[in-house]
Amino acid sequence: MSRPLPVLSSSLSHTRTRMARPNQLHEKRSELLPIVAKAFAELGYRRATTAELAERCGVQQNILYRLWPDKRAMFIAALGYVFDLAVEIWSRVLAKGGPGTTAARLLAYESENIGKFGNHRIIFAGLNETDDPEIRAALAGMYSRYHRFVRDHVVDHRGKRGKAAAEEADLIAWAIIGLGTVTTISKELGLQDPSARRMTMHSMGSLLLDGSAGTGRT
Amino acid sequence: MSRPLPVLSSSLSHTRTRMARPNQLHEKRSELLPIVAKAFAELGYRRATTAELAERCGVQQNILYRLWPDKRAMFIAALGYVFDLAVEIWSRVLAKGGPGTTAARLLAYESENIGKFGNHRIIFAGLNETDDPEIRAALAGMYSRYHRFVRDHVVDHRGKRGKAAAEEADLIAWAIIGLGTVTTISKELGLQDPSARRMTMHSMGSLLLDGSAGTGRT
DNA sequence: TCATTCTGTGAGCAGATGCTTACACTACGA
DNA sequence: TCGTAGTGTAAGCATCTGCTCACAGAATGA
Repeated sequence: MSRPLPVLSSSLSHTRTRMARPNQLHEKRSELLPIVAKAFAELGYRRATTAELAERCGVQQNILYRLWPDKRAMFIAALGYVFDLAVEIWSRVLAKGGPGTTAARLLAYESENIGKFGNHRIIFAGLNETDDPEIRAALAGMYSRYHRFVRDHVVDHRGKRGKAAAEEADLIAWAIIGLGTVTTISKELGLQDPSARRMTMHSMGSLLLDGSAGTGRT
Repeated sequence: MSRPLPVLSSSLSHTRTRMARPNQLHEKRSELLPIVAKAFAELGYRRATTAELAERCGVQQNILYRLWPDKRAMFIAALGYVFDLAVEIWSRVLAKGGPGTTAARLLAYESENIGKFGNHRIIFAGLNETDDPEIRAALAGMYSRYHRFVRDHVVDHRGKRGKAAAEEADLIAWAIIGLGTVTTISKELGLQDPSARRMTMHSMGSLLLDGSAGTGRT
């Protein structure tokens, strides 16, 4: 808040009398962000020290502070990156096509691949920093978008219209997110063996999606 | 691991030649543990510094280190305390009796009171320290006990016997834990208004409990 | 009472942490 | 080629962090 984001100098520099070397801050940010995100995911917020982040990026801390005003901004950027990446992956999966609704296919994909990239850990890291209003807001925004994404596929899956159906899809989407969360925790802590985990995700996910009006498969 | 737990000196002291003042470490631990747990819950692992813990307890850091060998042990003790407390509260709720199965009543209670004591945050704190084997193990143990608790009530609720029913209850219990988790997060971040949150917990909880083999109510 | 153990106080220490400054170097537009 | 602005390196700083030490006083059994 105290200093302007470095990226602004890029546009401002066009108004200067004499310019040299158009800055590449944006490119550098894009280059380092995945590394930063991975570090936050692996270490959590506090243990991902600026020294550690810099070392992993192969730069001096200094440089990170030219790309982002402070550590918190690095974390928030990483949070957004992880979400965008997940959406991108899901989009690719859905683009490939296959049997069943998109919701069912996403569920099947997550049953196999949940926690694969380890990026979910950054969310747990965020949940530990909810006292910070900006991190809290970033997290809330991310969850809202995530929920909307899931809900839209639930609506499509169920094929019902109307306000009641929409509200129902809303609840189902939250429950599915919860299912994904607990499955992730289960994997993280080794609480279930992989097949049981897949079974939980698939079986309970199907139950939630198809509801009590479902076909009652075992 | 390097030093013996201070509590041992209590029993050892009986073998000494001359003794004075039987130690009250155990009592002190019991007295301070709730305060320590609250601090961890509010601040997370890293931000709950030993200085902060000591101040909240109204003692010097020194004293905490006589009660537990290190900060990690304080955290693990707090983790156990929070779980025991939750079980105690649930037991009281169930002891009061009421309509429906114990599972349904627990669900109804949690719909209203989830996250009430803020103690769940300590679990998120723990999930950020899963690199530490001891914390990881403590967390896994706690989740296992939690799951067993929920599962037993699910079994009772559904009233089915046999291996297949038991396995089904297993999955349902995990899904319900997930539902509780996401509801907690929702409250933490203000993602839903309270009535929507209650609705999610109750409606999706009922769906999971009664399952697709249920009576097919809407 | 006296010796011994427990309890509390306060200061301190080595290392870590977020962030900054100073400065040399490089690339680019004019 | 010259000057400006972007890029990289190295060191440093105030503060914090987990943990320990030395010591005075209190409580208790003998």
